[in-house]
Amino acid sequence: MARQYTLHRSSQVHASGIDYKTALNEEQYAAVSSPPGRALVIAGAGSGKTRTLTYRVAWLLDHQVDAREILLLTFTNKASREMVERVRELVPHDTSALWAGTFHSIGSRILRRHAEDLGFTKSYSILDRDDQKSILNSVIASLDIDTKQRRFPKADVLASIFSLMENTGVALTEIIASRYDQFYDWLEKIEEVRLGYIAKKLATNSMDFDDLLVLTVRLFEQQPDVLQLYQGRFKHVLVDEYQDTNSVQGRMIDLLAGERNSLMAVGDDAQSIYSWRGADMSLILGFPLRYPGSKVHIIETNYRSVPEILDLSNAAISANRGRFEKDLRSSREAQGTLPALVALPDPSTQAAFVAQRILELRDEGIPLEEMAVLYRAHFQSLEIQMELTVRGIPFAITSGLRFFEQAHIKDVSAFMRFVVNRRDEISFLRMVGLLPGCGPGTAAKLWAEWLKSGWSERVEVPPKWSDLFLKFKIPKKTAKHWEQLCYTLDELTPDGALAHPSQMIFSILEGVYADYLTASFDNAESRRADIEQLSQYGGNFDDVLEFLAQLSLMSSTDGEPSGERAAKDDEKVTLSSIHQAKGLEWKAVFLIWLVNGQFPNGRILEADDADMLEEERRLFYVALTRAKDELYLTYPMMNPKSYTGDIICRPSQFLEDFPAEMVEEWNVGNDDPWADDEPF
DNA sequence: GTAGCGTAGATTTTT
DNA sequence: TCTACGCTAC
Repeated sequence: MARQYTLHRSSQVHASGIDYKTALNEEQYAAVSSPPGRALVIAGAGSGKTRTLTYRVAWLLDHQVDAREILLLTFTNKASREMVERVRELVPHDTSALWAGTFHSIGSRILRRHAEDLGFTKSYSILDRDDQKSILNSVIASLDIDTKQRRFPKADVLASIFSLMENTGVALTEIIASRYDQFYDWLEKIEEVRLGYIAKKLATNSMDFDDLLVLTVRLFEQQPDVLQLYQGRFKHVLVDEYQDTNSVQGRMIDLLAGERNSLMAVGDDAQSIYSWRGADMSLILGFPLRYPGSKVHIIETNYRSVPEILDLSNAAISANRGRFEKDLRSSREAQGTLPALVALPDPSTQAAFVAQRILELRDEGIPLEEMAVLYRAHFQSLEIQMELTVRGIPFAITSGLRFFEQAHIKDVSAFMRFVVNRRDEISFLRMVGLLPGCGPGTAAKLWAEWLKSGWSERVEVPPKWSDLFLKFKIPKKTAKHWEQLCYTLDELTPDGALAHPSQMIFSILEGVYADYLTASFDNAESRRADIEQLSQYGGNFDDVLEFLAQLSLMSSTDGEPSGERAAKDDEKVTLSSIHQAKGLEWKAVFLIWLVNGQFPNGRILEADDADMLEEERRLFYVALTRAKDELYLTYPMMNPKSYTGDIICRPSQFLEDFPAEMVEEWNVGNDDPWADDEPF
């Protein structure tokens, strides 16, 4: 009898040795192996989006694409770091010539090389929100606006308005009319401030975050030869989180892709949650139209969540209208237990429930780092933090406080920024303002004297700072400290050259800043430790420009130096806002404060805007899809400390978007007669 | 002009 | 809870 035998042809062997067909599912493989051209990959939650993108890079390298021809654009620094790391693990190729980073960091890299074409120098400073506010305040002051009679928008609000304008390309009038109606009468003055702000940025050789995108696009549009340079190099452009790109970023991608280059955009329209920052979903929804002949790949197999959780997520998002139809299927077995819906009397009981359940789950074998508590806004985590602290449960929180935005970090970098960019007024004022007896008035006078010296504009290496500065008029009280400052600055530029970043930080700390710390803060010690850590981090850089750019573009949540770093090995529960939880996953997830006015957010309910509510629902969807095995939806029935006076809470309307049978309602009893008492 | 103090006001999400 | 601002005393 003849024996039936099938011969399997060995898959093609690549330099990396990866067998793509085995490593990927069919949907993923189709995207990864797609021929050069335009492709949109719609990758649902938990479907291996990062895997697809990293394997695509590996695939390209395996198919004779030079690493330097690849550009990988991501939304966060963390994402880009992780992807590059994974590619490195995957392939033997040298990937150092590959460009990977956020839109902002890639923009700054390009602008650094061509700054002169736009009226800047390559040592331009990058402004964060705080710096923007200082500039705006000084512009407002110089414009002689009567802010007493009618309320003029605060610098913070103005920054948001201008930013929205830049990122969406919508005219100022329209933005004011639609979102800041109460300032409509100020329109002309606001425009004046805006022009003043732009002028000031140019004068001080500084760019804000938006400029990094806007000016890159302008550079490309005004200088075809520059555009050609980059189009010619980046034959393969890959974009992560495409659903969160805004119109400027979209334009930047279009320009880089040009007529010929390959473009692969990966995203999930259902997870677009950054429209408040200008993200424009129509970019991903309209991709097939904007790139005729493009291929759309849909990846619908979810490897993360059990079917019970995935079904709930699918049901929750289906209330939204503007989206690609897709049907996420779980690859996992049904568990038989449903997500829990837990109503609790008040916020502190909610916290108690979460804490207790965390301990029980740990006893059941789920480690703490596989659990997360998610919420709409950071302040909603307060009771949880207290409760976890009381019970001694360790937790890690990615709070709003960012390492690089803390005052002492910014103080130190002001010194560096000034010696690098001698037109940086903000940094100068900040630096001299640290000296005792030197307030805004004296600082401004010193700046004027500095401008008069002419050295701020001259390109050649300055002589010793001390030679220049010691001639300035200084109040008696400040004289000694001023002298000390001068010698410190001399140390930053030995022989006219820029010192090494960590050396600079050390000089600043020892020269002037240590005294200031002890005099100004009761936690001077820990701040000092932060600065020492910063100095250590500076060791990774030779170039001060590069170091300062990194500082400005990075947030602490990216996992770089943060005070708690040492204790990282400890097992910890994660507390996170939903926005920051995007892309992450845990075995057990608690989603708290599911109350109308909290989530969905009150302002959004007030605005009564269907699109905004849909985005809020996508946020809800993102939260649900973080959970692998266990999901707890909780809400308090009363909120005695409510600012709005709504003491009785209405459960979130999102809970009505799915049938009640998809969750199991838990009735939480109380066996502690003292539980209702206020803590002491 | 500066520094220290008290009060009012506000609390979404981040490169 | 924290921060931004205005007032007052040096």
